[in-house]
Amino acid sequence: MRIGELASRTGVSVRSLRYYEEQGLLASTRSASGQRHYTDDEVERVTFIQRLYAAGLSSRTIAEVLPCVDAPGEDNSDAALERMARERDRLSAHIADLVRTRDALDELMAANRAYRAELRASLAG
Amino acid sequence: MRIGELASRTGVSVRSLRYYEEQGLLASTRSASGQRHYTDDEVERVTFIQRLYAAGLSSRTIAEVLPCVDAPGEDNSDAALERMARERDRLSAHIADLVRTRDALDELMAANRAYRAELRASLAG
DNA sequence: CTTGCCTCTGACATCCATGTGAGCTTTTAG
DNA sequence: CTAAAAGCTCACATGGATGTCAGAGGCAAG
Repeated sequence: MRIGELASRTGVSVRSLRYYEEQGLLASTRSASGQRHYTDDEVERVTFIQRLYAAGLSSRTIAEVLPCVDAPGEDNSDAALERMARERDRLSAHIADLVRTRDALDELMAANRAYRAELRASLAG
Repeated sequence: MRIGELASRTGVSVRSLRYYEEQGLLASTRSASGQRHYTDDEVERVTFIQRLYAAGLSSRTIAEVLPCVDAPGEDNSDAALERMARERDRLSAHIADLVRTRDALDELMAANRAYRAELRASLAG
């Protein structure tokens, strides 16, 4: 498929797909006229890349991690696997932090609602 | 306390503290000479602001939400409470997404390790 | 062939929290 | 009193993913 279709299938802009290629995250074969062509597998790859971006990884870090997806168990993915483990832990810590923040928001909202209820009660009483 | 102390207590740069004030997230009283002074409460406030930044809120959004922290139950915090509820849900969805990503990383790492173990076994056998 | 849409490269623009530096004043320590 | 450290304002820089525009070429349908 060409880049436009990959874009619409993944919900990622054409601009971003070219950027991913520039960053070494995504490969494409070129037609004689120079147009990029992709296989169906790239759809999954792009959504995974998006997932990693959403998890706070930078292009550089994603590039370090991806070899371990491409070539599982290869020697040259040793570093990738290690990096992935590190990022996994970072992500886990981040999740824990976000959960604490969500809890704080829940408490704040509960406090507000309680305050309001009390206010209404005192007005009614 | 002055801005430097607030900075070192919260781990937030002096620059950022001034920025927070500019964005209406943080107030300070000024000494005769114009220096900012803060109470101990601001420490907690700043760390909460940082927490919200980490949760992906922008300054503008944080500013919309904070009134509900300052004046619980006031009429003018109606919108703030609603906004907070929306952000809370957004955050919750984001957390769920990150958990899925973490799971994906765990699976990938497990697959890699299995692949390696298999490789070693076949070499040994 | 032509019209319209897609793609190409390259470059500049944007957002936003934060860094950084200049030039000047205030505070604090010796 | 003096020098170092800290504060002030203003303004420009940065990074990183993405938007956008320009100019040119590719390709399918009428």
